Amino acid sequence: MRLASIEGLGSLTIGRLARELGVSKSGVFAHFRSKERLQQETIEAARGIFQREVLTPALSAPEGLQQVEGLCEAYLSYVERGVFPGGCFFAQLLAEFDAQAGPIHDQVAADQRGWLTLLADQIHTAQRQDELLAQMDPPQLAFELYGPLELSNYLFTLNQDPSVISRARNAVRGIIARAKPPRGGHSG
Amino acid sequence: MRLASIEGLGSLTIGRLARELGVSKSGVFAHFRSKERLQQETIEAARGIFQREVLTPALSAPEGLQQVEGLCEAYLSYVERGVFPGGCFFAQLLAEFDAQAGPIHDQVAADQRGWLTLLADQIHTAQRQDELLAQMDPPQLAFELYGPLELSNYLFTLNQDPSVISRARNAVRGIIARAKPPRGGHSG
DNA sequence: CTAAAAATAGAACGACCGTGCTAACCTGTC
DNA sequence: GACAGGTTAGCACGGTCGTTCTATTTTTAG
Repeated sequence: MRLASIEGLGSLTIGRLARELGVSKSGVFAHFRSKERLQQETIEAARGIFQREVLTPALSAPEGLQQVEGLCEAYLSYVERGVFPGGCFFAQLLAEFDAQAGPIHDQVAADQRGWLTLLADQIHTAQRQDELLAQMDPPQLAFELYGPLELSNYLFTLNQDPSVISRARNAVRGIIARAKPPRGGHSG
Repeated sequence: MRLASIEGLGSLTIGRLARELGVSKSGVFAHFRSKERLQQETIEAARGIFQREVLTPALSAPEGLQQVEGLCEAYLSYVERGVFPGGCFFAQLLAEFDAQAGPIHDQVAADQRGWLTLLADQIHTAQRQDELLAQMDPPQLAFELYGPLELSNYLFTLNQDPSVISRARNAVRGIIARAKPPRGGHSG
């Protein structure tokens, strides 16, 4: 996972992994029986990490607005902490396989749909709970929240500059603030 | 450039290019004299395309707000038209080399800095011309505009779904609208 | 028309790739 | 103590990689 997040899943080869681990190619090969399975199982493992580091913490918050904020903050924290040394594993996968037809492309597409749907669903719930304006379009709002998250992942990985995480937090806060219904006091 | 935008610059090899072109490896090699030069000159060529397709059209607009809008729209149009079949060449480069030290990483970092600086400078100019609120932080605003651009590039390449371009246009429009000073009439 | 230059091809080298064999080991259970 | 299952190693095969050589062809210049 570490290697794939840095150099791409295409660079995760049996020979390369064997060298990295200091074992023979056969030793690695016997565990996965093909390069495709090695890559597939690596994706599976990364999915587990993402679940543990992002989804589970965020989904423990109450549904609605708090979960929307929780998902954004959990993602930013996961990027900031450098859970994968090459940045978000699935952002890497998205950029690597967005234009390459095949099973991995389809999985990436499904993952992205799932992530955006999760955000949109929680936005919809927040609207029903009067935490967000009903006039906002949930998929549009989900897209707008996802933008700074994804961008900060690439830029943070590029420069190790923690200020881009702050910029993303500002952006997310602003988007949510403007989608909130006005509450009694002075407008802002 | 086409091959690199789809499969990554790492997949742009002398042998692969020779096979793709139906010529011998030596034939390709003689033109570039090394794999690194092939990749370097490919980046140079892509820079020319980006200049022609995005920067030049956008920079023909008057400085300030119109150029900010022009840069965003030019980028979205460039993604939408599929100038590179694998999506924006430099977004591909960013994701591929963000975690790999070396000369390409440094060029990518400089390019990103340049792009964000260009946006921030035009935002600053727009502020001086009272087209945008002076209280906004130009680098923060540039980051917020860049988010939907970058995200739409990856998602459009992934799904060929033109609706993500619309979402990005909506996002950009909203960000700019909220950064504008109120003008006489009814607010909205 | 000729001579220099550029482009292309072909073969070879060592390195790495995935994969299939065979053989050794290590760790259990009966 | 034997026997099975899982783990590792070593070797070989055909393929691709970048690169270096040597020809050969095509283009250009004078």
